[in-house]
Formats: sequence, C-alpha cells, structure tokens
Amino acid sequence: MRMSKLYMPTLREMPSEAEIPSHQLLLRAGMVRNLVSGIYSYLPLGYRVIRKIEDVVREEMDNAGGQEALMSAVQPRALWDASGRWEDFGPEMFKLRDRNSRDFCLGPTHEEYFTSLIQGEIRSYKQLPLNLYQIQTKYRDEKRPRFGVIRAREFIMKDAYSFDKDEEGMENSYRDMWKAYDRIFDRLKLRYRVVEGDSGAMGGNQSHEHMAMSEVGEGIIAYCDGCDYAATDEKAEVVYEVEKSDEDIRQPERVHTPGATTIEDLVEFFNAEEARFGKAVVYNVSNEPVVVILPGDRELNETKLCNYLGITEHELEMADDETIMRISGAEAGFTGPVGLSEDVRLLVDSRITDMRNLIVGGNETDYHLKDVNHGVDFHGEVVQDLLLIEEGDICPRCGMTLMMDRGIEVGNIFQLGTKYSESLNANYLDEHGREKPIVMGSYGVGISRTMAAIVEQYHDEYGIIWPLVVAPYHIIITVINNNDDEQRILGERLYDNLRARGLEVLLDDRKERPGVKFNDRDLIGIPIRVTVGRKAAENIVEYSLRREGENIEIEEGEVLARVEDEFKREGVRI
RNA sequence: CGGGGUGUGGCGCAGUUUGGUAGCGCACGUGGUUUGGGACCAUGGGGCCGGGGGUUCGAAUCCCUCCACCCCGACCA
Repeated sequence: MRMSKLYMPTLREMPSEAEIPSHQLLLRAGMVRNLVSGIYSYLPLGYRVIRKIEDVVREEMDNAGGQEALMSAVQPRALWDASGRWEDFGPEMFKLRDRNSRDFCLGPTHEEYFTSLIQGEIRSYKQLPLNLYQIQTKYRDEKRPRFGVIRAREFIMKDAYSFDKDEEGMENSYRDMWKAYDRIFDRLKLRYRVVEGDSGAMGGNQSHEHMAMSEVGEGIIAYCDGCDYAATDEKAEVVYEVEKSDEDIRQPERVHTPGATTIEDLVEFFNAEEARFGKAVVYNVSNEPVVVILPGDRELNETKLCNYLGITEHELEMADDETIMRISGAEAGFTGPVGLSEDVRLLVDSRITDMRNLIVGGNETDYHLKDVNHGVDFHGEVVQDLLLIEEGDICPRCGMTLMMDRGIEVGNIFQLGTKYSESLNANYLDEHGREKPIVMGSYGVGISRTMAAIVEQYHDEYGIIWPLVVAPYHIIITVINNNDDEQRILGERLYDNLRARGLEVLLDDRKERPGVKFNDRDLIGIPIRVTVGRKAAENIVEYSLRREGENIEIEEGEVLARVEDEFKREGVRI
C-alpha cells in the first residue's frame, strides 16, 4: 500500500477523551474512531489488525473442530423469554421494536439462538458432539462504557457453542476450547493467565477466563505462586479464619457514638481493631431489604451474595437512606443486626459466628452496641462465604499467601450444562432411545478488546509495537527524500519485490519531511522497517525492527533474508 | 444510575471570574525556499462558541433547561 493513498488519519496531539495507552494510541494511530459513547469504527489500519486477530482465532477454532457460521445480530424476544433472560439481562440489552411492535434485541450473546438453531436438527447421539462458532458484532448497553474499545457497547466477539450428549463430553469440549484459547493467545503474544471465573448470568457451573495481564485491566485476579490456583476476585474463595475467642459472652451495652458512621471512625472511637466490629451492608432486592453482617475488616463480595440469593447483579441495589431509616430506625452508618424490622432478611457471614463480643450498629442514630454475640443477641441465615478476596489471603488449595494482579478479560469459557437445551427443548435420543437434553458449553473471545489488550502490552512512548502476527502491515519502506530519483526508484523496487513474495508492505511515498515519516511509522507500529536514504545510489538501505530500534545498513539483496528470519523468529508464516 | 468535570474551526486549547460582537498552536489551500526525527517565509479558507429558552441596547461570557462526552463510583465480555 502506498501511504500517499492510505487513509490513515494520525493525530499529532493526544485526544482529550482517552486516558489509557491503548485507547490513546489506537486513536492517534488512525486505527479507530469514536462515534458515540462505547461505539467505535475501525479504520483501514485498525481493521486489518482486527482481521488478523480473527484469522488466528479462526485457524485455532477450526483446528479444534469448530465450524464457522454466522447468525443475525437481531433476535426475537421469544428466544429470550424461553430462557428467562429477557428479564435477567435487564437494561444491558439493546431492545428494539419492529413496525408491528414486536420486541427484538441486538444480541448481547447467542446461547439461545444457537440452541434454537440446532434444536430439531440434532435428533441422535450420533450427531454429537458438535461445535459451532461465529465472529460477529455484539451489543451490550453497558452502564459505563470506558477505555475505548476495551469496554464498548458494540464489540466484535468470537462466540462458540459446544453440544454434547453428556457431562463427560461437555468436559472434553471444554478442555479442547481451553487448549485452543491457550494457542490463540500464545500466537497473539499476549502475557495472560487463566483464572477461575464466576458463571453468573450465563448459568451453568464451571467457568474460566483468559486474562491478558495489564495494569489498566478491569479484572482483579487473585493467584497463588505455590500452586496454579488463580481466580477472579468475584469468584475467589476466601479462606479467612477469625481467631476463636475464649472471651466470656458479655451482655450487650449501648454506647453513644455521635457521628461515627465508618469503621475507621469506630476503630478510633473504641480503640479496637477493625476485626472487632460487625459491619452491616444494606441492600434492596426487589423491594425486600437484605442486611448482611460481615467482619469489620472485610468487604462484601456482591457476586457471592447474588449467587446465594439466586438473583442477577442488576437486581441487587444498595438500599437508600429512607429504607435504612425504616428498617433500622436510624440513619445510615448505625445499622446493626439487633432489633431490625421484621421484614428484613438478615444474612451473616460464617466468620461472624466465631467472633465474640462484637461491636455493631445500634439501630439508633449515634449509637452502637458493644458485646453483641451471634446466636445470643441475633440470629439470621449463616452463609459460608460472602467475603471479597484480599491480597494476603490464604490460597484455598495449598495454603500459601495469595497475590493480586489485574487483567483484561479476553477469553471466557463456560460449562453451561442443560440450562438452554432444557428451556429450548434441544433434546436428542441416546443409544437406548431415551430422550435427553443436549449438554452445552459456550466460549467467547473478545476480538476488538484483544486488539486493545495487545496494544496495552506492546507499546512505548512513541507508539504501538505490533507483534508480527497482527501487524496491519509487515514492513514499512520509508523513502527519506522523495525528490531524489535514486531513493525513489530503490524504494519502489523493494516495494514490488517484497510484495511479490507475499509480504504486506507499506511504502511511505508521501511528500513529507523525514521526521513526520519516522514519527508516523513509530506510532502505527509496523514491525519491520526499511529506510531508503543517502546510500540509495549504492543500493544500501537501513534495516531496523520496531521492537529494538537498532538500525543497520545492509544491501538491498539482503533485505528478504532478514525479513524471513524475523518471520521465523516470530513463528509467523509468510 | 449517583458524584465530579468538560463542551469555542479537523485536533489541542485560551477567552467566561469583570457582558462590548472570537483568538492561539497544529492541521488544511496557494506560491516559494527546504528535505535524516513532527521545516521556514508569505498569503488564504474555514466557527448558529453543544441545543433551546430567558435577562440585556448588546451574551461564548449571566440565569433556566435539555443534550453529548470524559472521569470516579455502582455494574460487565
């Protein structure tokens, strides 16, 4: 491609809307543009990267036995009513109506669709297993889109669905997809970690996420160096033992604590450790108040709470001040487990049952109660684990100390079981002629998000450093002075010869000063660079790699061999 | 959805406090000189100052209202 013709609107200055490197660089490099919040366009260079990522995903999906198809993004409501997700997905779903006022949505995912597709077609165990996938645009009306293409409302996703006759088959499919994902992200050169995830709104049991490590990642990961345990913060099981106290159980005592509404205030006021307190968190679940009591030094894990209550996360909301006043008779900050109104559902994290003589909110403004004990002064449902993981917690597998890190969720695999096949009647006949529901799995790769994750891991102060596999072009030829015939002709010749070998080449034939060309090529991150300059008359050019920057002079004839070496080194076929 | 911020030419911004009819840098057109890390000179084009309403002789500036975008939180691939 001649850069004099290329639509590549690079920005000299930092766009004010972008905060993180990938967002800034993708905009500056002229790879993406924003339309409205959370909706992006892919420009020629950016779209080439997208297609290269897709190619890798396709190859590995096909290798793993997947078959590519393409569904519509528009889906009728009936499909979603069948699984109950029209409601469960809530406001995150883009909904629309046709001219006859029938409800549709823009697909946020396609479990129902694919299940209904095979329903009726798959009749026998002999047709299983089956793995279908597509690469398609998905729509989720995120509450807060951010970080450019990382959390967008419209995004490109590869979604795959496996259909098996039993659990064992599904587990095999799941393992195969896991391996395929490992290969995909290995080939894309991402540093990643596979972590246990919460299966949440998808339903089903097991789930793992491929997380591309990045400090701007929204996913919080707890991992163990002692074993291979790793989980998202939503999922991570908290092993946290409070010291069993042998204190005598004392009588509760009312203490005047004016204005002390936070654990911090209380620690100071009582001169006691955080762990001495019982923290109350108040929620509204479909207008029913739920109060959770947990150790004062810990945070609540809302995912665990939702799973326990059997609700989706958007059904959980913090209680407002009026509700708190109504159920506790006190302002927020003074809620406690003793003497709440009758209609409150009181949940107690299991650690509370081991704690003695707690300090808790008094359910009376400006008062707390001390020496309160579970089982004596209050009861409530004891829940095994409602706590959010913290750095320094104990690994639930091996007992070592857990570390925390951040990542961008680029892949997600789910064991769905029979949730969708049962609700959509996707059954088959087994060897004995018995009708059984198909056992499913679903597997996603965020294609557009992966592009941003790669930029997060591969950039420097000058721009993007694309790995060769996904680079929009392999090689860029920079002609220093376009008015110099020797330079221009040598540049053209190299351009033709390299392209004839199947290489993707940019020729910078723009009438720009060298500085502009150098800065642009750094910004757009083409991996292999050939500079044609002063020594063009001797057929000598300069060769350098974006990732290294070291510039060497070589003869024109040597270029191809160097390029081939680089392809070999990067494990990319020409 | 709560809190905060911003909206002025394609991009980045000043001007708003104290109302007087819009400016800077970059980019862009033309002519010329340049050509190894974002050139220089000359000249030129481009703006319902986010929208609507109000106050005023007069509004980018003050008031009301709506909208959009960004950040933090709450929520998610």
